[in-house]
Amino acid sequence: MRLRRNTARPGGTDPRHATALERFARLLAEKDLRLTKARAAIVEAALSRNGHFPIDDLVQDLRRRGIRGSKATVYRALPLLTEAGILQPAVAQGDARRYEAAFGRDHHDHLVCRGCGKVVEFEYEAIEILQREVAARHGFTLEAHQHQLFGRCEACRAQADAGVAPRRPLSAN
Amino acid sequence: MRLRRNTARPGGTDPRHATALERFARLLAEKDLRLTKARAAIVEAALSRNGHFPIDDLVQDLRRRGIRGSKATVYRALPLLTEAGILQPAVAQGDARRYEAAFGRDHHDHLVCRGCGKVVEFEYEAIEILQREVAARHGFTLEAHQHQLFGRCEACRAQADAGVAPRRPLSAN
DNA sequence: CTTCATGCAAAAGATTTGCAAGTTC
DNA sequence: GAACTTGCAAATCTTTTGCATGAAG
Repeated sequence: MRLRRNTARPGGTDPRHATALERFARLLAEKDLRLTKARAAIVEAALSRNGHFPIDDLVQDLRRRGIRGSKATVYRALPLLTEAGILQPAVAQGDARRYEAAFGRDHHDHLVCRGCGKVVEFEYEAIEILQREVAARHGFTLEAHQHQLFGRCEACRAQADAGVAPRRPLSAN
Repeated sequence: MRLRRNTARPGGTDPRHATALERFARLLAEKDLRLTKARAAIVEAALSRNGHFPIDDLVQDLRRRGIRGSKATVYRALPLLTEAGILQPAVAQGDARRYEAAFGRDHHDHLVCRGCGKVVEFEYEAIEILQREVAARHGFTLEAHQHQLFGRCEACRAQADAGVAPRRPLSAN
């Protein structure tokens, strides 16, 4: 559980974005697909987001940036971004489909409180190592992972002990 | 990675189901809700399923068992089953919303091949222990978890090395 | 220029909700 | 009996598709 570095910069010149775009371009080339303005803008928007986000947020982002983003285009691009390892599906407790950046960030997984919905991010190198071991044992190369722990935070436990029913059953971020 | 015990029985007398029902009843009581036939049947159906399943499968199951199951009723019950810790949301790579039993089964997590969609279940005690440690460190009591590893299986890697584009990009179970 | 990508709008699915009628406590 | 549930159908939301028009290589 070490601290997370933060290399993000405001503009569109984030080196992380550039690298991701390259990677994306490579995937597209392999598939005889084109790196269009729209697709590049989607990568940009995706990497600029923090944490989990619903698909529609990307559509809104594009609109805001002047690109007449179309829902359909975003939906069509998502599987490509995922395959390129730039995005990764993420869900926390029944919410609608969400994604999160999977590239250029340190890994971070989630600990979700079932009582109040609070989400804590964590990183644990030892777990990452064991994951690689599991993958290797099955002949897999590990590319990504998703790991969520569900439980009760201290506050919600105290509340329960006091005989009070917890508030919002589920509404994780 | 030990073997999974299998205590499931065909009929409706599975002791696991009985315990789950009790737990469910307790939750309902707390909330001044009623344990109706429909809700009990949904618990039963949910626990009888193996692995991940789409919501509609539960609806079909009810129909099959003679209960004139209604989609709406199932949808309305799902958050309750989740809160009771009987079901748990599960998604593998962009598929539609799915659930899986979270009660009375040994933990099992998934290793998914991004090339061909193959899914391998795994269990790794060491990881479970570390998870508990992470939760404890943040003051959480761990109730459940979801852990998925994504990568490439041996076959798909060989295929890629041979310069062939992999088949179905994503369609994990 | 040929092929692939985009937008729009329509289609398909998935989930939620209103309400009269049926159940549970 | 009163309060909570259910089913159905209609309303919403989300995601996918068809197709004519606009870019990319």
